[in-house]
Amino acid sequence: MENITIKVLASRLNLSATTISKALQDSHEISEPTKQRVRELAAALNYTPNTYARSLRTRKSETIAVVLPEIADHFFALVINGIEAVAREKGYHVLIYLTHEDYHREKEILEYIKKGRIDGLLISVTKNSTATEHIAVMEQENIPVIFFDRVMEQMQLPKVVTNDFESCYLATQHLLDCGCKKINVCTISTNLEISKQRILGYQKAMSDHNISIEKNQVLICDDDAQCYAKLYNSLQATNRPDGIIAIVDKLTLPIYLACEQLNLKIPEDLKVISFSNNPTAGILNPSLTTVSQPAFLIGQTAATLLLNSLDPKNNKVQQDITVIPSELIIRNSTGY
Amino acid sequence: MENITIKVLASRLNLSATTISKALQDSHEISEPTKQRVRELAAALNYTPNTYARSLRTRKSETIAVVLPEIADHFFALVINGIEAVAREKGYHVLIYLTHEDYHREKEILEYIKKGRIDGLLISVTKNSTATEHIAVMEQENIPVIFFDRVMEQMQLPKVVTNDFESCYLATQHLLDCGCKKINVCTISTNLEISKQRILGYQKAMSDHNISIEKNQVLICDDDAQCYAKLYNSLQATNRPDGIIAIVDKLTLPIYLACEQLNLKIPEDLKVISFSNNPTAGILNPSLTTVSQPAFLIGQTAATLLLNSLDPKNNKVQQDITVIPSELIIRNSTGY
DNA sequence: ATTATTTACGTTAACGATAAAGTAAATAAT
DNA sequence: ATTATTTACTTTATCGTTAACGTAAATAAT
Repeated sequence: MENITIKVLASRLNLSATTISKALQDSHEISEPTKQRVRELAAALNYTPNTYARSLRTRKSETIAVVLPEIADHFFALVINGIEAVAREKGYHVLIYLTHEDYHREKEILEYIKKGRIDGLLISVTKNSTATEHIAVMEQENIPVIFFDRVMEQMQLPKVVTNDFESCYLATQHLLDCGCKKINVCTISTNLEISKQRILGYQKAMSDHNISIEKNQVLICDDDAQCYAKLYNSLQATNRPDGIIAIVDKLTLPIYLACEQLNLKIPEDLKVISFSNNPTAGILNPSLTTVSQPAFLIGQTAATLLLNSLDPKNNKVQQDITVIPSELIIRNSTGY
Repeated sequence: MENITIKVLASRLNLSATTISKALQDSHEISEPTKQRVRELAAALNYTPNTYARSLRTRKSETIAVVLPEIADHFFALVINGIEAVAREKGYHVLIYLTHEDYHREKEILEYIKKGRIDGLLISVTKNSTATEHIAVMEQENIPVIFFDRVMEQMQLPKVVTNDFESCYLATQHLLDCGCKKINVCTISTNLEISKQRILGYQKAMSDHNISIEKNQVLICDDDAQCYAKLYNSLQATNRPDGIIAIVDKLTLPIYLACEQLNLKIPEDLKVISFSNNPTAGILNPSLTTVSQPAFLIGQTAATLLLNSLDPKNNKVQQDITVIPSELIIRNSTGY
């Protein structure tokens, strides 16, 4: 079957290729009757422009990339939903790359996509990302970058985040209100800005209540394999906490499992709050009090910012931070 | 900053563009010393080939598309994980498109990507997809298509699925073994092949035990808004079931919520099994017996089949069905 | 010693589109 | 009536790469 290109349309209509191109772009340079004829033939022959030829010429690909640690996590899945919704509406395509928390992989991916393939990048870095050069490279290639959730605060780029400090402050406050005397916090990293902010919020709430914190009350589960054991140990100790905050969703499961194993009752023996967007939070045993992050909105916002910055009409690059607040949803894991 | 193209390398090294191209592709036509020089300069100038120029010429994009109903669903998220893993390993890029169960959108998406943009397509159709033309179009454009999970059985294309019939047979069997007398099944569609197969498995198990099924024992929750109400009604009826099978994960939540509302105890009053990959199944109240689908493996397998079919070395197009079995994981929602 | 083959490149054209610049005819301005 | 402008196109060049074909020199074959 013959490949339908702009040239085929041109020769069939006795017009030049350029005229076809302009007609299909509804250029004012082309008369209405001609546009009609072109559109009709294009439809009849089921013509679709060749993406690559167009992108080569225009240096635009109408494609953005999303680089993020994980997709099998409700938070990130919802973010992608938000991104995809905006992208589709504006006619953009979305490439997905997963880092699986591997900084080296993140670097590789950016190297891999920097040239020509994408018009813009949305990224949530790995918990091990400290260097910034691999992201700076994107700027050199004139590819706008926007951070979401896991940002690199030292980079002067737009960021879309939730109110990490404040929401963890409120979570801690809630545990204290529920009568907790000793609250631990459990994180996957001390490097990530979101972790730092959430831990700071926790610390501030504690100090505002004149409660001192020991070092080991911030439990660092940066190694998946040892995470359960660490939690188990901290919960079986004689000086175990009576409240715990998991600053990411994936820590919920080991906490619940450890409690079951240790015969600790939630919320009687231990009150639990997780940063989580998992819809099953409400039917856990017991139902889980969560800090619910505006994941969809974060995705939508980040994508909108990016696509706006790609639109030549509004080229004002905003380097500011957009903060979208999280919501504390109180359920049974922190009392009744 | 000057754009580093193959021509720049050529002029700096006093070679032709073609030689550079061949050298970078490690062609046997180029001498080793020349290759060295080319590679060194390319590295020094941080040269990356322009994707679009290359794709235009070679008619390959090293990009595949994944079209699926939803991403905020652990099953699909894991499938994507599997796909992405294989794609990265083989140097392919992955575009994601979400249909949100909208057939019209699915059609639009395929129209949108059919020309040149992708080398192959992995698709899991919406619950409303019955027409096949939009997928047949892909074949006309010589884009290989592979179905995963939600297949169109009437199309002669490779499919990767789990053992839907059998696993639902076994789930039903398990409920019967646990003493259930009246088992309902709850589905999101009667159109989807996976639904049909699962329901058939259920029906076969029932008839093998000489238990007749009334029509309303197959509950069709094809409308999200009415799903909860439908489930609630069926569970409050005097002739309510004592066992229920949810053939997709998203039905778990309304079932649990309805039981809570109606004060029905799981598993005493109602035994529940869901097709689910949600890791929280183990910490639900009570923990949920699941048919756990090999989601990651399905993704991996589908991607591997697709990428193999794109490799000119093995152009044998396999049109067969690959079946990867699910696993019944017994937990507390079906007894102890 | 002559011809055939291989090696290591180069030249030209093309992938399919669009940008930039050009042009003939029609219309408007003076 | 002459010049300026607008309309509706066309011509040419180019995006960056690679396929197809060409070729001079070196090597091998006869």
